[in-house]
Amino acid sequence: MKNLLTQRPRGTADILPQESARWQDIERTVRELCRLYGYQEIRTPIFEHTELFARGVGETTDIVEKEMYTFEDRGGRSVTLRPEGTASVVRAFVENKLYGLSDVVKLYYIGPMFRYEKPQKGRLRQLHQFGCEVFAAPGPDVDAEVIALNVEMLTRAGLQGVKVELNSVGCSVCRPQHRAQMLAKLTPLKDQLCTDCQRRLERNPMRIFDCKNESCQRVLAASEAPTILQSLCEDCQNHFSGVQNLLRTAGISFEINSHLVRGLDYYTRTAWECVLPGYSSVAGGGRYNGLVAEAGGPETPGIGFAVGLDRLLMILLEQQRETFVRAGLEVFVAVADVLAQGYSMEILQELRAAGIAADKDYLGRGLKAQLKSADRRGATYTVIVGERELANETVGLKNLSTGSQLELPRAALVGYLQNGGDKQ
RNA sequence: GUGAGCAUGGCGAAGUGGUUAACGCACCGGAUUGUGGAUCCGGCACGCGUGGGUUCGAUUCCCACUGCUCACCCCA
Repeated sequence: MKNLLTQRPRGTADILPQESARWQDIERTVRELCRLYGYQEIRTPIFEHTELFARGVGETTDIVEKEMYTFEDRGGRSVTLRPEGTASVVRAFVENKLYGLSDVVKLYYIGPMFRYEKPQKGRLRQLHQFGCEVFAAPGPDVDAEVIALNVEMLTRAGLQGVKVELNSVGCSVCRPQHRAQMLAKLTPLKDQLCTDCQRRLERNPMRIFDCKNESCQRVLAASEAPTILQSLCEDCQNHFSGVQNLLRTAGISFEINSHLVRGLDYYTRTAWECVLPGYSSVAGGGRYNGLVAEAGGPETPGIGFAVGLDRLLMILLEQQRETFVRAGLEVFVAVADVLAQGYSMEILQELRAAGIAADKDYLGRGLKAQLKSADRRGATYTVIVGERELANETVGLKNLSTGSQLELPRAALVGYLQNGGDKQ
């Protein structure tokens, strides 16, 4: 039945007219919010050199190990469809030397990302994210503001019941120490861990905290390996408590989750996720103080987050919290007689020129069918023109909700509608 | 990558080893010639994902393939 011509690629979605209105609505909301918070949009390419993601996101992450859409272009270069936004923004920040423009740079982006995964509910191969990045601001005040923006964005979109989970994953000073402690405690128990965690132990032991496997968590508890929170250096501790205090001041509620480890390697210090009971996370972010330098720029702190828009829209739909009402057609012009065909065209153009959304029937159907169509389109009024109206230079104007109809001079139509129609 | 479930008209959905594959929604047309939303009447799958097999006969049984969905992993 379905062949390659009539079947979209796996894990992609068509956003049909009814849906696209919801997308536009949410995009409008986030753009306005970013304006209020002083962020400006950046648009980066949808694909980059593979090396950027491999190094930026982290060689040991799931994204890089098995989820990238990588291919060779005709010039033999390896390129990859971006799996997330931060690496590209950092690259653009460095390449365009935005660090020279001002002390702090606040950017946002909206667009598609690609991950080669097995699709399921709320998970696509082409997903859409909205994200923010702030460069060159090291203090906890920025962390708190960015988290506040993250929450505010979800709230404004209409989401209810959002919870913030917060953690600190340390820095280049305390993380190596923590890693060493974990290795010391867990290596003797290695064979009791699941195969995934055995690998994690070698490559990124901290992520064992993230394992959902109960037996691994038992082994972890028995090993008395410290959480990263327990191993933070003094600077990281101060930063973390600063973030918490400012969040409290801002009235943002959160929960400390010492097992929260984000799946991307570049995070330092603050890490958080926005979750809803019953769903996987809708947004997540963190600080990345080493990434800009890693990408070849000057030592510059950074912090950012991303929101999964597909998930957000999906949850909104399930929560039925949307108040968005689509603006429909205002006037449908019905032709009662073929002689009035040209006359109707003139009227249609007049209406549109006056900023009134107007449409007509294109199938040469009877008046009855045209009225039916006007009704289905949700038109407020139907303008009816036929032989009579043509001869008298008038139009019939029918209000579709009240059913009342009157005859107007054609020259009076636009003014009448602009003045509120029969509601005036 | 692992596991499970499902595949019937535009959508939802019944169904049986054998005459014309229910029903609902949507859509189209009609109920006196220029009037919608209600009602009534009529129309709308030569076909039941694809390819094989079993059988006198398969949409219904078996196999393979493909696709979709859900879960795990991980994440947005």
